[in-house]
Amino acid sequence: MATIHDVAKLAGISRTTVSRVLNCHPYVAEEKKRKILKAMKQLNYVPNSSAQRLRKVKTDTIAVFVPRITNPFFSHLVEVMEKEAAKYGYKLILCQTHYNKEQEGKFLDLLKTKQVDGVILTSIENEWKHIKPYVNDGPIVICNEYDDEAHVPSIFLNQVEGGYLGTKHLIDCGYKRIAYCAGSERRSRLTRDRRKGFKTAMREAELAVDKDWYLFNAISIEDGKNVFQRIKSLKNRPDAIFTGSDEVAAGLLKAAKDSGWRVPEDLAIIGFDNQPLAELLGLSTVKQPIEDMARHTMQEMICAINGKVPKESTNLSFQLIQRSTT
Amino acid sequence: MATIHDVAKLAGISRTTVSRVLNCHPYVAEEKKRKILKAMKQLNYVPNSSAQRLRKVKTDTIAVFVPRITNPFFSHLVEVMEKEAAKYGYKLILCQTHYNKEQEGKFLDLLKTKQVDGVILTSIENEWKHIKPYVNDGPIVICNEYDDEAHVPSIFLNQVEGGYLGTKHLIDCGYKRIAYCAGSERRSRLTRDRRKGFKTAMREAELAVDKDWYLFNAISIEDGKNVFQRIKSLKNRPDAIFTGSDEVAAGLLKAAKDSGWRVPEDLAIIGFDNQPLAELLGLSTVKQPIEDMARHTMQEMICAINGKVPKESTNLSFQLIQRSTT
DNA sequence: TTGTAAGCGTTATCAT
DNA sequence: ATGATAACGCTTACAA
Repeated sequence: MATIHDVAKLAGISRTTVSRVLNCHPYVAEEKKRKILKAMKQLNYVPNSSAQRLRKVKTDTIAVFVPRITNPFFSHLVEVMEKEAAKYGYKLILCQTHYNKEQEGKFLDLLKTKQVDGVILTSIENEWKHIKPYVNDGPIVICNEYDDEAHVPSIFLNQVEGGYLGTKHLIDCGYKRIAYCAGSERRSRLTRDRRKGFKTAMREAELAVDKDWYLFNAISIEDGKNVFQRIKSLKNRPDAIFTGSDEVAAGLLKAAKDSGWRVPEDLAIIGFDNQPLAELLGLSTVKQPIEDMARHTMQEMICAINGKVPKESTNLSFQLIQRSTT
Repeated sequence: MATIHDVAKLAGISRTTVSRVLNCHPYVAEEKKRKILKAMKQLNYVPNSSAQRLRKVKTDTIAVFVPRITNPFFSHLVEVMEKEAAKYGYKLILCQTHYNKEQEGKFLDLLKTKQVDGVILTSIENEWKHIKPYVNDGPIVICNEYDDEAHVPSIFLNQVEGGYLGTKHLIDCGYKRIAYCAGSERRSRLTRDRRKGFKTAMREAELAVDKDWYLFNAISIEDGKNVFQRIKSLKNRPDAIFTGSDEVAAGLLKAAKDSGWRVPEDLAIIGFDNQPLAELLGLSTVKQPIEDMARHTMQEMICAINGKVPKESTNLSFQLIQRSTT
């Protein structure tokens, strides 16, 4: 493989000048520039990026953390991020945490070992105090999730509002016995806030919530099916259910129909995200502006890498989409 | 940031020996090793990976090319690949070609500039002669797609068989007027082969195919809806349709139901892949062993990186899954 | 406008 | 078993 040295020799010019051409420095005589470019082509030269990284302390690479890329919400986020990153010459390293603290920790070391210029977190597994030390090694930007203690750029949605919007819709449709279903609340402020929105809407409408109507730890389609079984087994059944994801809503819908229930007559269902399957199934849902979030996030990240002081937080809005399940 | 030099100084031992500890060389006295480890901890030392890359000519990074990560088929593939790669200490760079030759070309340069140890192609946009030169820069492994001219490790399914299996199922169900719907055939041998399987099955059953029943360039849910409109507008309508993806089948199914058609009575539909939405919609489909493909591919790649001579091709099998649309 | 030379942090070679 | 030294390929003061 040809090096900058070979190019310099062939062109009869110093390495320095070759490097200048490579980096588009001013003050290079046109004629020499041409000669160098010619030599490069002739030798099929490409700069060795490992050497550039070492010298420039810059990788042009960003790590994106997601739980699992097969979750459509996250794959959509990543799709847009990668596209946006590529626009600015950045590459993306995909890091799947599988909802696991240790995995997340290992991937964070990419920052310390200078393998990436920055890290984007779309989900957070560890407590912030464990993540905090890494901010000294490079910028961390949070997208989708948020943490009060994390004073880093955060692009997120006000989930209180999202929870309120979905619940209010069910209430406006006339449902009075509304169940609430979400993922884990252990670590995530996101789900806690969404529930806060739910409660606010219910309180405003002076509707009571049976404690059996709170259903947690539901993330997948399969979980949605299980949630239906739990509802079916209740003596005091809800007439509508708010779910934290379209997957869960889809599983719930499938199981309900398989059991001969009519939706929304026997049970109204609202999802969250507005994924393609929501449209296919005619699922009412709360739409999140995924593309905007992804784009904003990547822009903040690139600003941060370039040392510009970014805004600490950006807040986007939801949109309600009614279909046939409410 | 502490360097190997700092560690050596603090421990009162040479850089060489520190490096030996780092790389688990034999012949390091236990006592010195302890001292070094202690110094590392004390300084919070981590090796600079850029320097290691330059010196070792090894990145521990693999690029994976997909058209778009939001396509569930590809995100599933990538999910398993990333997991498998992480097991062996490799990172994945996500490269979305967006079905674009130039994009693919740009990403291939990652190999030439030594940013990755190898490239996995799950779709191929350029002709092989344009890709071939890159094999000198590092291993290329093909997954899912295949190309007769590409003599590199290829992990794929015999799509002739897949096309045959799905079509035969429709025939066995008693359908006689079967349409065929697929993505672009321009560049991809995959879709050409699948159609070959379709034709074989039809010929064996002595069934004729109206030329209006061949529908191409369908990839997305939206495309599936359009395909339905085209079918609806035909005078000579099919009674069943073979589609090249669950997305297309899903769109078709949705549009058909929205138009008041009964499935499978008015039109039988079979998809391809067995994605989660196939189960949700009760879609019959031809299942591809995605996880096996992904795992095999990553293993072949890691072998290739380590200089082991890999098999040229690996061939896996399909499975038919009947649900309620046939 | 150009070139010389030092150095980025690591590891491999060769002595000892 | 350990250490001195020379690379790896590039960029950047500094000097000219």
